[in-house]
Amino acid sequence: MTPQRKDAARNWEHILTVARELVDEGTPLQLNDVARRAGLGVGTVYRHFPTTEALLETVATPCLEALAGHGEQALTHDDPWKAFADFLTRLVEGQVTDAALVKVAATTQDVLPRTTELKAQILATGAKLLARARDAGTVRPDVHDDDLVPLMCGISYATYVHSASPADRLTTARRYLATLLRGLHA
Amino acid sequence: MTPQRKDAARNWEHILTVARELVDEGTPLQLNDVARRAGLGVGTVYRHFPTTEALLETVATPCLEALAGHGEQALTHDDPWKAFADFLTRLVEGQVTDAALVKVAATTQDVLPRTTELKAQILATGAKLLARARDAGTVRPDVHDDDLVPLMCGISYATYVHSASPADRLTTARRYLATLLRGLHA
DNA sequence: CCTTGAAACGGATAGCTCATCCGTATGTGT
DNA sequence: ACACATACGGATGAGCTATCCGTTTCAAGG
Repeated sequence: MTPQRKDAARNWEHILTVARELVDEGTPLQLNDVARRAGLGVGTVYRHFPTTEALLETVATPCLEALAGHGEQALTHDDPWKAFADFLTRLVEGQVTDAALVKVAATTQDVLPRTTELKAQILATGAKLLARARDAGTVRPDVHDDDLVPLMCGISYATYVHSASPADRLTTARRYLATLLRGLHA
Repeated sequence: MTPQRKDAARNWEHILTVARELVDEGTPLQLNDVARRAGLGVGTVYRHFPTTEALLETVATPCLEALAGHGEQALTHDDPWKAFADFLTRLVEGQVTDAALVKVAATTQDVLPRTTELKAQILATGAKLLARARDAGTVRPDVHDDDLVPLMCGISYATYVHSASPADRLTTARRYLATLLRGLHA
């Protein structure tokens, strides 16, 4: 994954850092922009990350991994409903905290295999948690696996429409999710 | 609104028709593109509609007017909860049916005064319906006026993430809205 | 019907962003 | 120290947006 030569590795990290900064400050990710900010040539950036999406996905990867981890952990909880609800909470909290995640989540076609893998894993975990909660009779039976991602994206989107500052976003997102969960509960 | 000279009026209509087609087929609205499709010079299109947003808002206006009308009508219904729920249903159905509406709805800053006015009117009606339903004890007290637009946008967004074809979208949107309404109901 | 000025038209083109390509520089193994 | 591979930089072309102005069309008054 990380390139061989030392300067290349250094630049790779540097590009990623700058990209993270840009994403965090809400600036739309543009590779020429990244290059300028990093004090590197455009070519260098494009060699490391052929497209904006590739860079974005790489930026989002650690966060996706964390979410996948939380999912695994949630599966070990006793209360099926709590496990399910907690997992969804983690997902929306991630999305409203990290702008990279939103964009990656809404995309169907991924550029990096790693992203595809992680998203599939998270989805699978969500499906398991949902099935468990449904079998326990705590979730309405008409909720399907395919609904989880859209609903999470919907909550995040609603949150972004509602509030500008990240602090407000967390509060709002939790409120909206609470409403949704009431609607999902049997 | 419509220009004086006959050729200008004809072109104005024609541009709007082409724009409507482009929006309906999901193509991103680009003024040069509109010009080519309409068999007009770029300048002509830009004179009638200085920006993409202006054209988009003009395309969306009839639909916004219809929604505003439905809102007025809903206010006359007896059952406060039904009136509220029906209005929200109209809103999401509009958004998932008409791509122009989604874009216009999510934008905070409008280009045309007419759009600003209509959106304000729709929001005001929504607020009244919400207040009425809340006073009747049918809506949870922690739902605020500011939440209506974000929630509607969220539902639409979730719907677009979930399903590609317009037919599927209507079904999905209704399902998601039903879930949300259960969550909002006291 | 003809004239005339205003209104509208068309499209060449300037400005901008994105992405590539290749000559130059730098790191690494012998 | 040499040579080769690897990586770097930025000039540059492709594509898109939006403007500007010379030309054309309309319609009101003679």
